[in-house]
Amino acid sequence: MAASSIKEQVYRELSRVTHALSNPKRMELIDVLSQKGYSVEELSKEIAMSIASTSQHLQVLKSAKLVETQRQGNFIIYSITDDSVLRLVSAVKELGYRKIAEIERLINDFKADKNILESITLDDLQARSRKEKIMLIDVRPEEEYNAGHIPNAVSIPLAQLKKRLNELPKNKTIIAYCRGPLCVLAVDAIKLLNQKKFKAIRMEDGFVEWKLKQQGNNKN
Amino acid sequence: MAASSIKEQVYRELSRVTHALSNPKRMELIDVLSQKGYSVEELSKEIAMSIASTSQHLQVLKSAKLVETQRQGNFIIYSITDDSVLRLVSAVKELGYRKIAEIERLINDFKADKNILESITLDDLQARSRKEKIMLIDVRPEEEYNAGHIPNAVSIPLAQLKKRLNELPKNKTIIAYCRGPLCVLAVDAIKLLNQKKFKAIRMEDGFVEWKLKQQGNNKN
DNA sequence: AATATATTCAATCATTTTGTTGAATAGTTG
DNA sequence: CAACTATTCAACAAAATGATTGAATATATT
Repeated sequence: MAASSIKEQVYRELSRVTHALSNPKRMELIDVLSQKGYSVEELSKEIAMSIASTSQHLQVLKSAKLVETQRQGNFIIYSITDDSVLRLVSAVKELGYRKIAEIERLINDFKADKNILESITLDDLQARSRKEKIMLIDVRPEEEYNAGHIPNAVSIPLAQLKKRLNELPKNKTIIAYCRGPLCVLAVDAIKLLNQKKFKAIRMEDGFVEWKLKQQGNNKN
Repeated sequence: MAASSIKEQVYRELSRVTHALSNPKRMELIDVLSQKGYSVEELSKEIAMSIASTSQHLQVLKSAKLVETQRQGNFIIYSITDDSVLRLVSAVKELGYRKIAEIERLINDFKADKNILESITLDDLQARSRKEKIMLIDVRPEEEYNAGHIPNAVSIPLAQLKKRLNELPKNKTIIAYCRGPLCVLAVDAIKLLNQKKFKAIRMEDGFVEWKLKQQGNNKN
Protein backbone atom coordinates (compact mmCIF):
# COMPACT_ATOMS: atom_id res chain seq x y z
CA MET A 1 0.00 0.00 0.00
CA ALA A 2 1.29 3.43 -0.89
CA ALA A 3 -0.13 4.99 2.26
CA SER A 4 1.59 2.76 4.79
CA SER A 5 4.70 3.01 2.70
CA ILE A 6 4.75 6.78 2.95
CA LYS A 7 4.16 6.52 6.67
CA GLU A 8 7.06 4.11 6.97
CA GLN A 9 9.24 6.44 4.96
CA VAL A 10 8.41 9.33 7.25
CA TYR A 11 9.38 7.25 10.27
CA ARG A 12 12.56 6.22 8.53
CA GLU A 13 13.46 9.84 7.88
CA LEU A 14 12.59 10.88 11.42
CA SER A 15 14.70 8.09 12.84
CA ARG A 16 17.67 9.42 10.90
CA VAL A 17 17.52 12.45 13.17
CA THR A 18 17.58 10.33 16.32
CA HIS A 19 20.13 8.01 14.82
CA ALA A 20 22.45 10.97 14.36
CA LEU A 21 22.22 11.58 18.09
CA SER A 22 22.46 7.91 19.04
CA ASN A 23 26.22 7.93 19.50
CA PRO A 24 28.01 9.31 22.58
CA LYS A 25 30.67 11.17 20.60
CA ARG A 26 28.12 12.79 18.34
CA MET A 27 26.09 13.83 21.37
CA GLU A 28 29.22 15.39 22.80
CA LEU A 29 29.94 17.15 19.50
CA ILE A 30 26.50 18.74 19.53
CA ASP A 31 27.07 19.86 23.10
CA VAL A 32 30.38 21.51 22.21
CA LEU A 33 28.87 23.13 19.13
CA SER A 34 25.99 24.45 21.22
CA GLN A 35 28.43 27.01 22.60
CA LYS A 36 29.77 28.26 19.28
CA GLY A 37 31.00 27.12 15.86
CA TYR A 38 34.29 25.20 15.73
CA SER A 39 36.58 23.70 13.11
CA VAL A 40 37.02 19.97 12.69
CA GLU A 41 40.46 20.08 14.23
CA GLU A 42 39.29 21.95 17.33
CA LEU A 43 36.36 19.57 17.71
CA SER A 44 38.58 16.52 17.39
CA LYS A 45 40.68 17.80 20.29
CA GLU A 46 37.61 18.64 22.33
CA ILE A 47 36.10 15.18 22.08
CA ALA A 48 39.44 13.36 22.14
CA MET A 49 39.11 11.53 18.85
CA SER A 50 41.06 11.35 15.58
CA ILE A 51 40.37 14.04 13.01
CA ALA A 52 39.15 11.53 10.44
CA SER A 53 36.66 9.96 12.85
CA THR A 54 35.48 13.35 14.00
CA SER A 55 34.93 14.31 10.39
CA GLN A 56 32.89 11.15 9.83
CA HIS A 57 30.67 11.91 12.79
CA LEU A 58 30.22 15.44 11.58
CA GLN A 59 29.09 14.10 8.20
CA VAL A 60 26.39 12.09 9.92
CA LEU A 61 25.23 15.11 11.89
CA LYS A 62 25.28 17.23 8.76
CA SER A 63 23.26 14.80 6.69
CA ALA A 64 20.63 14.79 9.44
CA LYS A 65 20.59 18.59 9.27
CA LEU A 66 21.70 18.98 12.87
CA VAL A 67 24.80 20.95 11.95
CA GLU A 68 25.84 23.02 8.97
CA THR A 69 29.15 24.19 7.56
CA GLN A 70 30.63 27.44 6.48
CA ARG A 71 34.09 28.08 5.20
CA GLN A 72 36.22 30.57 7.05
CA GLY A 73 39.61 31.04 5.44
CA ASN A 74 41.39 27.76 5.53
CA PHE A 75 38.97 26.18 7.98
CA ILE A 76 35.52 24.73 7.69
CA ILE A 77 33.45 25.84 10.63
CA TYR A 78 30.71 23.54 11.85
CA SER A 79 27.78 24.96 13.78
CA ILE A 80 24.34 24.01 15.01
CA THR A 81 21.69 24.60 12.34
CA ASP A 82 19.17 26.23 14.62
CA ASP A 83 17.50 26.28 18.01
CA SER A 84 15.30 23.28 17.28
CA VAL A 85 18.46 21.20 17.69
CA LEU A 86 19.09 22.71 21.12
CA ARG A 87 15.52 21.99 22.10
CA LEU A 88 15.86 18.39 20.95
CA VAL A 89 19.05 17.81 22.91
CA SER A 90 17.52 19.52 25.90
CA ALA A 91 14.54 17.15 25.72
CA VAL A 92 16.90 14.17 25.64
CA LYS A 93 18.75 15.43 28.70
CA GLU A 94 15.59 16.25 30.57
CA LEU A 95 14.33 12.73 30.04
CA GLY A 96 17.70 11.20 30.79
CA TYR A 97 18.36 13.09 33.99
CA ARG A 98 14.86 12.39 35.22
CA LYS A 99 14.37 8.78 34.28
CA ILE A 100 17.74 7.08 34.13
CA ALA A 101 19.00 6.31 37.61
CA GLU A 102 22.42 5.55 36.20
CA ILE A 103 22.81 9.11 34.98
CA GLU A 104 21.83 10.55 38.34
CA ARG A 105 24.47 8.36 39.94
CA LEU A 106 27.09 9.50 37.44
CA ILE A 107 26.28 13.16 38.02
CA ASN A 108 26.66 12.61 41.74
CA ASP A 109 29.97 10.86 41.14
CA PHE A 110 31.01 13.82 39.04
CA LYS A 111 30.17 16.25 41.81
CA ALA A 112 31.89 14.17 44.45
CA ASP A 113 34.91 13.77 42.22
CA LYS A 114 35.15 17.50 41.69
CA ASN A 115 34.46 18.35 45.30
CA ILE A 116 31.45 20.37 44.35
CA LEU A 117 29.84 21.26 47.62
CA GLU A 118 27.28 23.77 46.52
CA SER A 119 25.95 24.78 43.15
CA ILE A 120 22.90 26.69 42.10
CA THR A 121 20.59 26.72 39.09
CA LEU A 122 19.18 29.48 36.92
CA ASP A 123 16.10 29.71 39.13
CA ASP A 124 18.27 30.12 42.21
CA LEU A 125 20.27 32.81 40.45
CA GLN A 126 17.16 34.80 39.73
CA ALA A 127 15.84 34.50 43.28
CA ARG A 128 19.21 35.31 44.75
CA SER A 129 19.86 38.38 42.63
CA ARG A 130 16.65 39.88 43.96
CA LYS A 131 17.74 39.50 47.57
CA GLU A 132 21.41 40.43 47.49
CA LYS A 133 24.07 42.04 45.34
CA ILE A 134 25.79 39.47 43.17
CA MET A 135 28.33 39.45 40.38
CA LEU A 136 27.87 37.01 37.55
CA ILE A 137 31.00 35.89 35.70
CA ASP A 138 31.28 33.80 32.54
CA VAL A 139 34.49 31.78 32.69
CA ARG A 140 34.33 30.21 29.22
CA PRO A 141 36.81 31.19 26.50
CA GLU A 142 36.12 34.71 25.35
CA GLU A 143 34.93 33.63 21.86
CA GLU A 144 32.16 31.59 23.42
CA TYR A 145 31.12 34.55 25.53
CA ASN A 146 31.07 36.70 22.40
CA ALA A 147 28.88 34.16 20.62
CA GLY A 148 26.27 34.65 23.34
CA HIS A 149 26.06 35.02 27.10
CA ILE A 150 23.66 35.55 29.97
CA PRO A 151 22.74 39.25 30.37
CA ASN A 152 24.85 41.18 32.87
CA ALA A 153 27.50 38.48 32.94
CA VAL A 154 31.10 39.64 32.78
CA SER A 155 33.58 37.65 30.72
CA ILE A 156 36.54 36.42 32.72
CA PRO A 157 37.94 33.30 31.02
CA LEU A 158 39.31 30.82 33.51
CA ALA A 159 42.79 31.23 32.06
CA GLN A 160 42.76 34.93 32.96
CA LEU A 161 41.08 34.66 36.33
CA LYS A 162 44.21 34.59 38.44
CA LYS A 163 45.46 37.85 36.97
CA ARG A 164 42.15 39.63 37.14
CA LEU A 165 41.20 38.99 40.76
CA ASN A 166 41.41 42.72 41.42
CA GLU A 167 38.29 43.21 39.26
CA LEU A 168 36.25 41.15 41.68
CA PRO A 169 34.42 42.41 44.78
CA LYS A 170 34.93 40.93 48.23
CA ASN A 171 31.58 42.08 49.53
CA LYS A 172 29.36 40.56 46.83
CA THR A 173 28.67 36.93 46.12
CA ILE A 174 30.32 35.88 42.88
CA ILE A 175 28.43 33.40 40.70
CA ALA A 176 30.46 31.62 38.03
CA TYR A 177 29.04 29.65 35.12
CA CYS A 178 30.46 27.93 32.05
CA ARG A 179 29.04 25.46 29.52
CA GLY A 180 26.62 23.57 31.68
CA PRO A 181 26.31 20.81 34.27
CA LEU A 182 29.20 18.70 32.94
CA CYS A 183 31.67 21.51 32.40
CA VAL A 184 34.50 21.95 34.89
CA LEU A 185 35.62 25.49 34.08
CA ALA A 186 33.37 27.10 36.67
CA VAL A 187 34.28 24.41 39.18
CA ASP A 188 37.95 25.32 38.91
CA ALA A 189 37.12 29.01 39.03
CA ILE A 190 35.20 28.57 42.27
CA LYS A 191 38.06 26.60 43.81
CA LEU A 192 40.50 29.39 43.07
CA LEU A 193 38.15 32.11 44.25
CA ASN A 194 37.33 30.39 47.52
CA GLN A 195 41.01 29.85 48.13
CA LYS A 196 41.51 33.60 47.69
CA LYS A 197 38.76 34.24 50.22
CA PHE A 198 36.08 35.39 47.82
CA LYS A 199 32.51 34.35 48.40
CA ALA A 200 31.90 32.40 45.22
CA ILE A 201 29.41 29.79 44.04
CA ARG A 202 29.07 27.75 40.87
CA MET A 203 25.97 27.83 38.71
CA GLU A 204 25.32 24.56 36.88
CA ASP A 205 23.39 26.01 33.98
CA GLY A 206 25.06 27.82 31.11
CA PHE A 207 24.08 30.16 28.31
CA VAL A 208 22.24 27.50 26.28
CA GLU A 209 20.10 26.55 29.25
CA TRP A 210 19.34 30.23 29.79
CA LYS A 211 18.42 30.77 26.15
CA LEU A 212 16.03 27.82 26.07
CA LYS A 213 14.42 28.99 29.27
CA GLN A 214 13.74 32.40 27.74
CA GLN A 215 12.01 30.80 24.77
CA GLY A 216 9.85 28.74 27.08
CA ASN A 217 8.79 31.80 29.00
CA ASN A 218 8.11 33.87 25.91
CA LYS A 219 5.62 31.43 24.50
CA ASN A 220 1.85 32.16 24.71
CA MET B 1 41.10 10.51 33.89
CA ALA B 2 38.14 9.93 36.11
CA ALA B 3 36.49 13.22 35.17
CA SER B 4 36.44 12.76 31.43
CA SER B 5 35.46 9.19 31.99
CA ILE B 6 32.38 10.18 33.94
CA LYS B 7 31.51 12.69 31.26
CA GLU B 8 31.85 9.99 28.63
CA GLN B 9 29.66 7.70 30.64
CA VAL B 10 26.96 10.33 30.89
CA TYR B 11 27.02 10.78 27.12
CA ARG B 12 26.88 7.03 26.69
CA GLU B 13 23.81 6.82 28.88
CA LEU B 14 22.15 9.76 27.17
CA SER B 15 22.80 8.24 23.78
CA ARG B 16 20.97 5.11 24.88
CA VAL B 17 17.84 7.22 24.97
CA THR B 18 18.32 8.48 21.42
CA HIS B 19 19.45 5.07 20.29
CA ALA B 20 16.13 3.67 21.47
CA LEU B 21 14.40 6.11 19.14
CA SER B 22 16.83 5.59 16.28
CA ASN B 23 14.79 2.88 14.59
CA PRO B 24 11.69 3.53 12.45
CA LYS B 25 9.64 0.76 14.01
CA ARG B 26 10.44 1.88 17.54
CA MET B 27 9.52 5.42 16.60
CA GLU B 28 6.23 4.14 15.30
CA LEU B 29 5.67 2.14 18.47
CA ILE B 30 6.12 5.24 20.59
CA ASP B 31 3.66 7.07 18.38
CA VAL B 32 1.03 4.37 18.78
CA LEU B 33 1.61 4.18 22.52
CA SER B 34 1.26 7.95 22.76
CA GLN B 35 -2.47 7.41 22.31
CA LYS B 36 -2.94 4.77 24.99
CA GLY B 37 -1.43 1.60 26.43
CA TYR B 38 -1.47 -1.52 24.26
CA SER B 39 -0.50 -5.18 24.52
CA VAL B 40 2.38 -6.67 22.55
CA GLU B 41 0.02 -8.46 20.23
CA GLU B 42 -1.97 -5.35 19.42
CA LEU B 43 1.21 -3.39 18.85
CA SER B 44 2.64 -6.03 16.56
CA LYS B 45 -0.46 -5.75 14.38
CA GLU B 46 -0.34 -1.98 14.45
CA ILE B 47 3.25 -1.75 13.22
CA ALA B 48 3.00 -4.80 10.95
CA MET B 49 5.78 -6.83 12.47
CA SER B 50 6.14 -10.27 14.08
CA ILE B 51 5.30 -10.55 17.77
CA ALA B 52 8.81 -11.62 18.70
CA SER B 53 10.42 -8.68 16.91
CA THR B 54 7.90 -6.28 18.39
CA SER B 55 8.73 -7.65 21.81
CA GLN B 56 12.45 -7.11 21.18
CA HIS B 57 11.88 -3.51 20.20
CA LEU B 58 9.74 -2.98 23.27
CA GLN B 59 12.57 -4.33 25.43
CA VAL B 60 14.88 -1.71 23.98
CA LEU B 61 12.37 1.05 24.65
CA LYS B 62 11.81 -0.26 28.14
CA SER B 63 15.47 -0.41 29.03
CA ALA B 64 15.80 3.21 27.95
CA LYS B 65 12.86 4.03 30.23
CA LEU B 66 10.71 5.31 27.40
CA VAL B 67 7.95 2.80 28.08
CA GLU B 68 6.87 0.77 31.08
CA THR B 69 4.80 -2.35 31.59
CA GLN B 70 1.88 -3.38 33.69
CA ARG B 71 0.08 -6.69 33.74
CA GLN B 72 -3.62 -6.71 33.00
CA GLY B 73 -5.12 -10.16 33.20
CA ASN B 74 -3.46 -12.27 30.57
CA PHE B 75 -1.83 -9.36 28.81
CA ILE B 76 1.14 -7.17 29.47
CA ILE B 77 0.25 -3.60 28.69
CA TYR B 78 3.00 -1.30 27.48
CA SER B 79 2.66 2.44 27.92
CA ILE B 80 4.67 5.64 27.71
CA THR B 81 6.48 6.33 30.99
CA ASP B 82 5.64 10.01 31.13
CA ASP B 83 5.21 13.26 29.26
CA SER B 84 8.93 13.87 28.89
CA VAL B 85 8.84 11.12 26.27
CA LEU B 86 6.10 12.93 24.37
CA ARG B 87 8.09 16.14 24.52
CA LEU B 88 11.17 14.36 23.20
CA VAL B 89 9.33 12.81 20.26
CA SER B 90 7.66 16.13 19.58
CA ALA B 91 11.07 17.82 19.45
CA VAL B 92 12.28 15.21 16.97
CA LYS B 93 9.25 15.78 14.75
CA GLU B 94 9.50 19.53 14.97
CA LEU B 95 13.10 19.39 13.82
CA GLY B 96 12.36 16.78 11.19
CA TYR B 97 9.39 18.52 9.64
CA ARG B 98 11.24 21.81 9.60
CA LYS B 99 14.67 20.80 8.44
CA ILE B 100 14.40 17.66 6.36
CA ALA B 101 13.12 18.48 2.90
CA GLU B 102 12.54 14.79 2.28
CA ILE B 103 9.99 14.62 5.06
CA GLU B 104 8.12 17.63 3.76
CA ARG B 105 7.96 15.97 0.37
CA LEU B 106 6.66 12.76 1.91
CA ILE B 107 3.98 14.59 3.86
CA ASN B 108 2.88 16.30 0.66
CA ASP B 109 2.82 12.93 -1.11
CA PHE B 110 0.73 11.62 1.75
CA LYS B 111 -1.76 14.44 1.40
CA ALA B 112 -1.92 14.11 -2.37
CA ASP B 113 -2.32 10.37 -2.05
CA LYS B 114 -5.19 10.76 0.36
CA ASN B 115 -6.80 13.57 -1.55
CA ILE B 116 -6.54 15.88 1.39
CA LEU B 117 -7.58 19.23 0.05
CA GLU B 118 -7.88 21.21 3.23
CA SER B 119 -6.81 20.57 6.76
CA ILE B 120 -6.41 22.83 9.73
CA THR B 121 -4.20 22.92 12.80
CA LEU B 122 -4.91 23.47 16.49
CA ASP B 123 -4.35 27.19 16.11
CA ASP B 124 -6.85 27.34 13.27
CA LEU B 125 -9.34 25.42 15.37
CA GLN B 126 -9.10 27.93 18.15
CA ALA B 127 -9.47 30.92 15.83
CA ARG B 128 -12.32 29.30 13.98
CA SER B 129 -14.31 28.31 17.05
CA ARG B 130 -14.37 31.95 18.09
CA LYS B 131 -15.91 33.04 14.83
CA GLU B 132 -18.42 30.33 14.07
CA LYS B 133 -20.24 27.41 15.62
CA ILE B 134 -18.31 24.21 15.13
CA MET B 135 -18.58 20.61 16.25
CA LEU B 136 -15.40 18.78 17.13
CA ILE B 137 -15.43 14.99 16.71
CA ASP B 138 -12.78 12.47 17.77
CA VAL B 139 -12.84 9.56 15.33
CA ARG B 140 -10.28 7.33 17.07
CA PRO B 141 -11.32 4.06 18.74
CA GLU B 142 -13.36 4.78 21.83
CA GLU B 143 -10.67 3.47 24.21
CA GLU B 144 -8.21 6.05 22.93
CA TYR B 145 -10.78 8.78 23.43
CA ASN B 146 -11.34 7.55 26.96
CA ALA B 147 -7.61 7.64 27.64
CA GLY B 148 -7.67 11.35 26.87
CA HIS B 149 -9.22 13.76 24.38
CA ILE B 150 -9.46 17.41 23.43
CA PRO B 151 -12.06 19.25 25.55
CA ASN B 152 -15.52 19.47 24.03
CA ALA B 153 -14.72 16.79 21.49
CA VAL B 154 -17.39 14.14 20.96
CA SER B 155 -16.31 10.54 20.45
CA ILE B 156 -17.53 9.07 17.18
CA PRO B 157 -15.17 6.26 16.18
CA LEU B 158 -14.79 6.00 12.41
CA ALA B 159 -16.34 2.53 12.46
CA GLN B 160 -19.56 3.94 13.90
CA LEU B 161 -19.71 7.13 11.88
CA LYS B 162 -21.98 5.84 9.13
CA LYS B 163 -24.66 4.83 11.62
CA ARG B 164 -24.45 7.97 13.70
CA LEU B 165 -24.76 10.60 11.00
CA ASN B 166 -28.04 11.72 12.56
CA GLU B 167 -26.11 13.04 15.57
CA LEU B 168 -24.33 15.53 13.36
CA PRO B 169 -25.52 19.04 12.47
CA LYS B 170 -25.84 20.25 8.88
CA ASN B 171 -25.53 23.90 9.80
CA LYS B 172 -22.26 23.74 11.74
CA THR B 173 -18.80 23.02 10.46
CA ILE B 174 -17.63 19.62 11.65
CA ILE B 175 -13.95 19.28 12.56
CA ALA B 176 -12.62 15.72 12.77
CA TYR B 177 -9.33 14.71 14.31
CA CYS B 178 -7.56 11.43 15.08
CA ARG B 179 -4.00 10.52 16.08
CA GLY B 180 -2.10 13.22 14.28
CA PRO B 181 -0.70 14.25 10.93
CA LEU B 182 0.00 10.72 9.66
CA CYS B 183 -3.26 9.15 10.76
CA VAL B 184 -5.90 8.43 8.13
CA LEU B 185 -8.95 7.95 10.33
CA ALA B 186 -10.01 11.58 10.15
CA VAL B 187 -9.25 11.65 6.43
CA ASP B 188 -11.70 8.83 5.82
CA ALA B 189 -14.23 10.44 8.12
CA ILE B 190 -14.10 13.69 6.16
CA LYS B 191 -14.53 11.84 2.90
CA LEU B 192 -17.68 10.16 4.11
CA LEU B 193 -19.08 13.35 5.63
CA ASN B 194 -18.46 15.45 2.55
CA GLN B 195 -20.10 12.77 0.46
CA LYS B 196 -23.15 13.03 2.72
CA LYS B 197 -23.19 16.81 2.23
CA PHE B 198 -21.90 17.79 5.64
CA LYS B 199 -19.50 20.69 5.92
CA ALA B 200 -16.52 18.88 7.38
CA ILE B 201 -12.79 19.56 7.67
CA ARG B 202 -9.89 17.52 8.98
CA MET B 203 -7.65 18.75 11.75
CA GLU B 204 -4.09 17.43 11.49
CA ASP B 205 -3.22 17.64 15.15
CA GLY B 206 -4.45 15.12 17.70
CA PHE B 207 -4.81 14.86 21.44
CA VAL B 208 -1.09 14.51 22.11
CA GLU B 209 -0.33 17.66 20.15
CA TRP B 210 -3.05 19.46 22.11
CA LYS B 211 -1.71 18.24 25.45
CA LEU B 212 1.85 19.37 24.71
CA LYS B 213 0.56 22.74 23.57
CA GLN B 214 -1.23 23.20 26.88
CA GLN B 215 1.97 22.49 28.80
CA GLY B 216 3.85 25.00 26.69
CA ASN B 217 1.27 27.68 27.41
CA ASN B 218 1.13 26.93 31.11
CA LYS B 219 4.82 27.52 31.61
CA ASN B 220 6.00 30.79 33.19
C1' DA C 1 -3.08 -29.31 39.13
C1' DA C 2 -3.51 -29.16 34.20
C1' DT C 3 -4.15 -26.47 30.35
C1' DA C 4 -4.17 -22.49 27.59
C1' DT C 5 -2.09 -18.37 26.08
C1' DA C 6 0.76 -14.10 25.93
C1' DT C 7 5.29 -12.90 26.02
C1' DT C 8 10.16 -13.50 26.02
C1' DC C 9 14.42 -15.87 25.01
C1' DA C 10 17.95 -18.11 21.97
C1' DA C 11 20.26 -18.94 17.87
C1' DT C 12 21.10 -17.49 13.38
C1' DC C 13 22.65 -14.69 9.48
C1' DA C 14 22.85 -10.64 6.73
C1' DT C 15 23.63 -5.86 7.25
C1' DT C 16 25.23 -1.77 9.36
C1' DT C 17 28.10 0.87 12.43
C1' DT C 18 32.52 2.31 14.57
C1' DG C 19 37.14 3.81 14.75
C1' DT C 20 41.81 3.38 12.62
C1' DT C 21 45.31 4.41 9.32
C1' DG C 22 47.00 6.31 5.21
C1' DA C 23 46.00 8.35 0.81
C1' DA C 24 43.38 11.76 -1.89
C1' DT C 25 41.01 16.16 -2.48
C1' DA C 26 39.83 20.89 -2.53
C1' DG C 27 40.41 25.40 -1.46
C1' DT C 28 43.52 29.26 0.26
C1' DT C 29 47.41 31.83 0.54
C1' DG C 30 51.67 33.81 -0.91
C1' DC D 1 50.47 28.90 -10.25
C1' DA D 2 52.78 26.42 -6.72
C1' DA D 3 52.85 25.00 -2.18
C1' DC D 4 50.42 24.32 1.84
C1' DT D 5 46.97 22.62 4.84
C1' DA D 6 42.41 21.36 6.55
C1' DT D 7 39.25 18.08 5.53
C1' DT D 8 37.36 14.07 3.44
C1' DC D 9 37.55 9.55 1.33
C1' DA D 10 38.72 4.47 1.14
C1' DA D 11 39.62 0.20 2.98
C1' DC D 12 39.67 -2.62 6.80
C1' DA D 13 38.45 -5.49 11.03
C1' DA D 14 35.75 -5.77 15.08
C1' DA D 15 31.48 -5.08 17.07
C1' DA D 16 26.55 -4.13 17.01
C1' DT D 17 21.98 -4.25 15.10
C1' DG D 18 17.69 -6.14 12.88
C1' DA D 19 14.52 -9.56 11.75
C1' DT D 20 13.16 -14.43 11.67
C1' DT D 21 11.92 -18.89 13.45
C1' DG D 22 11.07 -22.02 16.95
C1' DA D 23 11.51 -23.15 21.78
C1' DA D 24 10.92 -21.79 26.59
C1' DT D 25 8.74 -19.27 30.32
C1' DA D 26 5.36 -17.36 33.24
C1' DT D 27 0.86 -16.20 34.43
C1' DA D 28 -4.20 -16.88 34.38
C1' DT D 29 -8.01 -19.70 33.83
C1' DT D 30 -10.72 -23.89 34.30
